[in-house]
Amino acid sequence: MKYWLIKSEPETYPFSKLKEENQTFWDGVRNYQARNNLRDMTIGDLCLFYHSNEGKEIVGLAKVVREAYQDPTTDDQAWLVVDVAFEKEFKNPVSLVEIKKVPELQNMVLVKNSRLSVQPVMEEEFGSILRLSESEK
DNA sequence: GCCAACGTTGGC
DNA sequence: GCCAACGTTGGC
Repeated sequence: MKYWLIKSEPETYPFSKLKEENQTFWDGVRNYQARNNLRDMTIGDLCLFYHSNEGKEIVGLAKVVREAYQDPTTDDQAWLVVDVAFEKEFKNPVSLVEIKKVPELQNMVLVKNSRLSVQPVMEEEFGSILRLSESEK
């Protein structure tokens, strides 16, 4: 089982919409590094759902339910999507500001390369984020 | 709204 | 194949 972080601007596709629809295909990735990460996802992998620009916080979890296939929104063979399903909404969203205060999370791709829209997450990092999401502020 | 960081494009 | 110029993303 692998862990990931996927980013979306709330204006484009907020987590609340995933909750409402229960499942969606993750389209719009137009970056090779991000594409490669999509390709490496397997069914059952968990993704931290991050709101960029507005919010700047991890708001919940999504689960990979279909592995990479041709992006239906383009004919360009280069691009892929995966299907993800709503998994869990965090009781307490974990903000970027909080993450930056945690020493063991300084190596997260989110901190190091904030522009990458689909990124791998270490198991320990994933665990730390979950713990933060459960602790009261 | 600004700008740093990163990725892509295209001239040479 | 190098690198300058440009475009985009996203934190601040």
